Amino acid sequence: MKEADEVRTLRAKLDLKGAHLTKQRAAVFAYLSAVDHHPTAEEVFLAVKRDVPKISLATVYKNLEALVACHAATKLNYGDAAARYDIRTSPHYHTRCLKCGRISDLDPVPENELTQLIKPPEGFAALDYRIEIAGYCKNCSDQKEE
Amino acid sequence: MKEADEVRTLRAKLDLKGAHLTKQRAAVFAYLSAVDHHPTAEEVFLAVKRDVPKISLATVYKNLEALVACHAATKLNYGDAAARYDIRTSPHYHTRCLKCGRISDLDPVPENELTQLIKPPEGFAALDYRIEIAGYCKNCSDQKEE
DNA sequence: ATTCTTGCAAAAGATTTGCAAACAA
DNA sequence: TTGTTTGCAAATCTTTTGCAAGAAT
Repeated sequence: MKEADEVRTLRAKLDLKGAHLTKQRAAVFAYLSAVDHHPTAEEVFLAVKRDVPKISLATVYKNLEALVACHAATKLNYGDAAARYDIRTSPHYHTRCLKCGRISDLDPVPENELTQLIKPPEGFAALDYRIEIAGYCKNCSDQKEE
Repeated sequence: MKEADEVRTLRAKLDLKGAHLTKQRAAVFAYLSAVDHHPTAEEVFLAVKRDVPKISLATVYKNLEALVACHAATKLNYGDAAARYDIRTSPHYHTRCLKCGRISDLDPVPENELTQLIKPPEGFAALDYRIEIAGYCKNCSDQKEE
């Protein structure tokens, strides 16, 4: 999908919630689309500030939540203190490095095999499987702490 | 295992780290053992205060971390803002209710089938699989939000 | 006796909120 | 024009920390 299409899709998703597409919101979305990992709000803030110097951290938070609300992004609360945001909204899973904190994508897992192996108890209405493998990423594997 | 044995086991685990077994620590451990879900530090604090009225929230946090450090409990960061603590230390997985926030245990998943289905990328040193099914628990399924 | 723990208050980090001015539809 | 968003500062929530007094080994 070329960039113009992505923006059109985003605008449509926002429209459904009566939300506007501002310069700040577009910049947050663009950064989330550009990076290959899943940054914290702080990281997004620092990066986006290069394009929109006057943007505030509160605005970044509000925009990240707006993207989540219109299903243009996903919030990842697994793991450490600061939440992370992910531009992908289709089901997929993550690795998390215990040393550097980086969250990356896992190779796809067949949906049906997964739900067959892992079943919720009677009466629990499952909406979302969340899977994370914690460990040491390639870069950190060498210098890992005790 | 009867209660005296549990305390003996706990004491042994603490000893390995040079940690003491105080009245407060025992109460935190006892509460964690007694409940069938996985409470936040705040919940533990409120509950334990009934037995140890002068206990402080900071002490509860310190004790929960001490239990995690000596492998007498596990910390669950999946999901919402406040971490939750789990007396079980062997690998197992959870359900999380999106309405009431309750974290409960999932039926066991065969370890080998799991690692065969879900594999980390080349070079990633996997230490811990974390799996959560988010959805609505039996109690909340009826009155669930839009 | 020595080391660890408690409880308090203050600090820190992440996130949210209230509000008037600015912007998008 | 109307409703949404921005940026700021203050507030909130969870968790951590420093420290003197008290408890466990």
